[in-house]
Amino acid sequence: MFSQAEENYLKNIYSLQNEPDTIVSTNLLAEKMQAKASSITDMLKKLSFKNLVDYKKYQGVELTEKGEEIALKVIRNHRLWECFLVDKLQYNWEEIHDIAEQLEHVKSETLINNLEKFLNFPKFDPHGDPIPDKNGRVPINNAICLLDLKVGNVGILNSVKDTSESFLKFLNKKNIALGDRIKIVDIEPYDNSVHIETRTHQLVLSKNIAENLFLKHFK
Amino acid sequence: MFSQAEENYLKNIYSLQNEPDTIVSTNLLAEKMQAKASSITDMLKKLSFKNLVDYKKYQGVELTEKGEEIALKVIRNHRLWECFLVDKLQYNWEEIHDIAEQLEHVKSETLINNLEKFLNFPKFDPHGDPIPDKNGRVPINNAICLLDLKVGNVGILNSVKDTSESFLKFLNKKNIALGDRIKIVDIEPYDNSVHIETRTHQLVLSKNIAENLFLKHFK
DNA sequence: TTCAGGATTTAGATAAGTCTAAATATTTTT
DNA sequence: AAAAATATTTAGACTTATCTAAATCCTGAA
Repeated sequence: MFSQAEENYLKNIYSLQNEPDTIVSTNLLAEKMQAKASSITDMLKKLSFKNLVDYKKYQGVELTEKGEEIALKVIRNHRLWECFLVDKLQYNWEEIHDIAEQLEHVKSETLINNLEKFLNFPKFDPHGDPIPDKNGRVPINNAICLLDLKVGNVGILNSVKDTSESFLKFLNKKNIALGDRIKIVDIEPYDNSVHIETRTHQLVLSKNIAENLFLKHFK
Repeated sequence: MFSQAEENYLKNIYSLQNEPDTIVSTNLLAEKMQAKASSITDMLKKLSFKNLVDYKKYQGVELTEKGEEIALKVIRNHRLWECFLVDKLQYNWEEIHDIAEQLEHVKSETLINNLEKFLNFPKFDPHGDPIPDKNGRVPINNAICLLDLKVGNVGILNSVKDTSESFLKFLNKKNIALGDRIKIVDIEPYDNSVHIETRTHQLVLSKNIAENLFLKHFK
């Protein structure tokens, strides 16, 4: 068994190493985990000793097969619990992150599979993120980032990358939700801001916002 | 907020101090918590400093009002999660203790109240134990221990005190479940063993077993 | 009423996970 | 290619919760 701290490191390394063109450096992980670089170094040594990561001093870190397996289990737990909180306990999508961060570490041979069955085997969580199956296979969704679309493209909002309360509250305020039809009206090359149109309104999104939104079925 | 360790101490002190004629001594707690007496002393000092317990060296410990409030919250969490596991995820009553021990420590302002609503405000958990409400009020059930009944008494099995997997598996094997009608056929004064009869069979229970069974509606 | 044995506490150690500050390695700039 | 800036690691400290071993307190039996 692994500690919550270890599981959190693996989860965060997984998330970073799946960003395009990213090598997971000490400082990058430190920023993501809101911890000091020295703490990161210590833990990487420990995870390396346990063969959960490949780590060479000064050269960044990568998950081993075993490490990725564990990371995927934690992510699976997290996302299934998020489904539970929204589908069964009527939470909104911006309220669930912190609770799921705790629930994801509950240890049991059977619990998460029973929960998955109870929820009817959902494939995506309330933020549109794919839920790994019990063998660690991750559904693909082919969603494309708003930033990578062209003027005139139209699609359905499929998922959000940032799942923090503050970002999701911003989307709520702007009346943007998963499933909304979105059209790219204009792109401002100067600052990469994107002018969009939904069924009900138009608005301009900064690059910072746009890079966290992913569309599907665009044309 | 309190650590899991602190919550576990408060929960166990609560449970012991509600046994009749029991003062909660260091060694008693140590045995209950499977820890060394010196560890108990350390933690009692800490809890005392935080005004969660009244503790004077060599004289045992009692919860303060604040300490009891927290203990009851943890117990409420534990028992509601047990209901969830049995009612929604189809677990058996002997499988849920360890999972609930983890879930009971999840911190959230809203989670447990939403769960309680989802479960339709159950008053008792799958072992027949009362679930404190959000204000810490504990339903009473007036069940009486098998050991305190007389030959000829009849009642319905209402709750079990020992909720360990091994004890519950024993009851399963003997075909005894909550709700069963039980009649006291004979009591052996020599060893306090109790001869009982259910609708389907008769058997003899040692004192050790009998003291963990509680009946209701006896006559 | 003393003293032996049991109960409890103290002292000091350990492990996990974090931090600060200092040292060292790497990368970038000139 | 040396100096400056940045990134990373090391060293040492701290906190929480635990332990072992030794010291101390309490109580009941002689």
